[in-house]
Amino acid sequence: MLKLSKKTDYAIILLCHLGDVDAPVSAQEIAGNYQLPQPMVANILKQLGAAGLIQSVRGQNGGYVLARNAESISLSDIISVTDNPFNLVECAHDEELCKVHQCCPTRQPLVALHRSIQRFMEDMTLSTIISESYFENPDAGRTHHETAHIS
Amino acid sequence: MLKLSKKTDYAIILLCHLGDVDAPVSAQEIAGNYQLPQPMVANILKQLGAAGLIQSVRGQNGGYVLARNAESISLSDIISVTDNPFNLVECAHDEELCKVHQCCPTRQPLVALHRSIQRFMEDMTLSTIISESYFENPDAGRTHHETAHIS
DNA sequence: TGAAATAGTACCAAAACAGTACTATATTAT
DNA sequence: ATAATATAGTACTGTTTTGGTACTATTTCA
Repeated sequence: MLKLSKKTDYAIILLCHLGDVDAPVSAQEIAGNYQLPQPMVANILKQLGAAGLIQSVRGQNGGYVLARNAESISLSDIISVTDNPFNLVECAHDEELCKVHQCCPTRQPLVALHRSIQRFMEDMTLSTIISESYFENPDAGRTHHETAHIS
Repeated sequence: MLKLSKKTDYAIILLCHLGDVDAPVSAQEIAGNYQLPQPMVANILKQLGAAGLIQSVRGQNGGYVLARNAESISLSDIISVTDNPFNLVECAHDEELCKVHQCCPTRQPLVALHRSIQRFMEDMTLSTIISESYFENPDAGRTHHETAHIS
């Protein structure tokens, strides 16, 4: 249906929060802060930790911090953890059924769209997301970042 | 999961076929030609017909033809028929939960991505898809169309 | 030693997807 | 006329994905 999963949606929120704080933040704290289901937040943080995007601090007063700086974490990195590997259409790398007849009409244009989205997601870093997130007014927050990769 | 449904995938194939032929083409004919499940093809054609993208010719020797020329049918038109209305994230037009706290970090960047994809799909016409579909070799088929809207 | 936190799974209900089936109606060829 | 072929409309179903929960174990600090 061409939409992001809630997991991805939440993951971005969590990472943005971690990107703003230095001390470890617990799952409970974030869940309460954004009114998200606590067990889900905990699960997503576990996954992000396992993927190496964030580091965990166990024990009391523990929590999570970013494992790298926000500039080096891309939207693509996040999505590849919380969603399945990005494939606009399966046959994009399959080519089985397609080759039966002359040529599958969908391949070329959809692969182009796929690459366009992929590139956008790779160029969109967590730091960009954070810096843009503080402007409620669309005009107030407009920087060179926002339109950098929109054709 | 950020992927297109099979229905959309098939719809593009069907429309490309119709764009290449003048006489009405039946669901059976297309299904056989591309080895797609016949009932599904029939259903999708019905939907495309109801949406006004194609015209139906009933009775023996009947089938479907494009209702407008291929230049005026966009990928966005197709997807809006075969997928739910395109929404990268629900809250893109909701803003309820988001406003509880300062500002939802996801809105700005995801809306930007949304618009980028939307624009690509609006600019990508069926005629472009058809003209690109006949080149198996990525280099051979490269025209100004292919990279027109990739940032 | 107990409270608070992560680690690792395993589980479940609801929704979406992919595909099928059935009845009715229209058109054409014979 | 009527049989064949086609669309029209709609309802149904099994499977997968999604969104969310639960439970046990382990680590750390007060």
